[in-house]
Amino acid sequence: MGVAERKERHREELKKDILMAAKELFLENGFEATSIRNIAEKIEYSPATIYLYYKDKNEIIHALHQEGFKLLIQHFEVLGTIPTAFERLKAMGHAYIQFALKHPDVYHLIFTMKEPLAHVQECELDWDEGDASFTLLLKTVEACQQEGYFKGIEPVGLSFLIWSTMHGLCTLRTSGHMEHMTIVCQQVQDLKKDVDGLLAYNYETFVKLLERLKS
Amino acid sequence: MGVAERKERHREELKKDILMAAKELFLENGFEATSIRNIAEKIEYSPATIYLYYKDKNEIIHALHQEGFKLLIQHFEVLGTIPTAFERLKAMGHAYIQFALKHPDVYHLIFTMKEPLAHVQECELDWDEGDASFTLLLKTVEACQQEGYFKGIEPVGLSFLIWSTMHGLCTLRTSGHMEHMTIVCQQVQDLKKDVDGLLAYNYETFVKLLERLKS
DNA sequence: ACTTTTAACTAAACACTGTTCAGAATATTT
DNA sequence: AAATATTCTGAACAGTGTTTAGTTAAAAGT
Repeated sequence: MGVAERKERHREELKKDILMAAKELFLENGFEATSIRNIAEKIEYSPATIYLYYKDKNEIIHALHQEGFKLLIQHFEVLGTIPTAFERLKAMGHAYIQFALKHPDVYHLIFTMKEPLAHVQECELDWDEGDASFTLLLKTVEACQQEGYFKGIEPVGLSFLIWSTMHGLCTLRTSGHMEHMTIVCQQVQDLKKDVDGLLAYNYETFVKLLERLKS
Repeated sequence: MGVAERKERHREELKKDILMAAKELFLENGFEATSIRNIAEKIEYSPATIYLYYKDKNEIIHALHQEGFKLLIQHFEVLGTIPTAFERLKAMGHAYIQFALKHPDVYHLIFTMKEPLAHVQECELDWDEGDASFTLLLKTVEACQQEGYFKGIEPVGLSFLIWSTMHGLCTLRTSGHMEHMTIVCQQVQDLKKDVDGLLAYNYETFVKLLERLKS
């Protein structure tokens, strides 16, 4: 009889509802300000119910973590249309920054928080989305080498380094450290009106640097 | 009479005691796990007393923030002995990484947490230590340009970019994202046994990249 | 010396947090 | 209709940052 299936469907539906409520509250009020009790109130259940569907808060974070990565990969979808590898790499960096600026909390969740990745490791889960993103970068870098860029540089190390630079730019931006620099450095103050202008300027500098590595 | 002075001394002493207790607990158990109640217990006072000396937890964080920066600047003291600018820049990067690895919580406090810097801005305080550190980097980059490196690149943007890369490397390391990569990339797995080996390898790649920018 | 004033300190409470568990409510099976 | 299995919740536990009313101790004034 289909009664077990119906119940199973109901269970999965509620599990998704919890995640959606968590996601909305999370994007609305930020991660720090979202509690289990908030989520429970939103779906009109008791806080204890949530623990029947998710082991603990980390499991909810991990689920959101996966969703966040899918969102990042969505931002990379435009890359398929770009013919030359170096232009693709440039667009990838641009998309990465746009993602970090549009969804700072999601960025924080997937790239700076310890808990979600720790959860992946202790539960021996895999991290396909993360691997896929890095592989995409690596393939692009290798394609750039076919175009004459980054000659003689080991591609994995370079990919990691490019990621580090982009990550550094994005986190210094979202943590407010770049905002401080706009006050300090009067020298470049005219180049950028706002903090995102400074970010764009820094990214341009990075691209120029990479362009020099063509020989 | 010196009674007011004595009381003032006593006040300042207790204020320092609070900070020292906070610092110790903080370095011992990490930032997240240190509460006002913990600090109060350590100095054998009531939690409420702490609020007579510090407005709130953010003010304690800010005080520790300043101490943390002094620690970073200490790590840069060796630079004075190094004659050539590019070697100085390399040593600076090395010192930066060593600092981040030795004191991950302090690093987190001064470079990735929002609260301390937000406190600086809302209280209209200045951030001399931070400025001094960036200026040191900028001067080193400019000195490198005198040695023929980074020709035609605007030094402030480049300094910021170098910082971003170093910051990216350090935060990806401390957040556990680099640890994940050691599993993923079998290609470089033989080059580095542990995660700090990978970090060192990535830093070497960065230095090689910078060396190429001499023309 | 005795009272008044001032400063230092604290117990207790407030409004939260994640999490657990015994028991109530509901739905399914016998 | 009774027994069973599932789903859900109220209440509690141990913790968090912070505030306030009230106590204690020290200094100043008379």
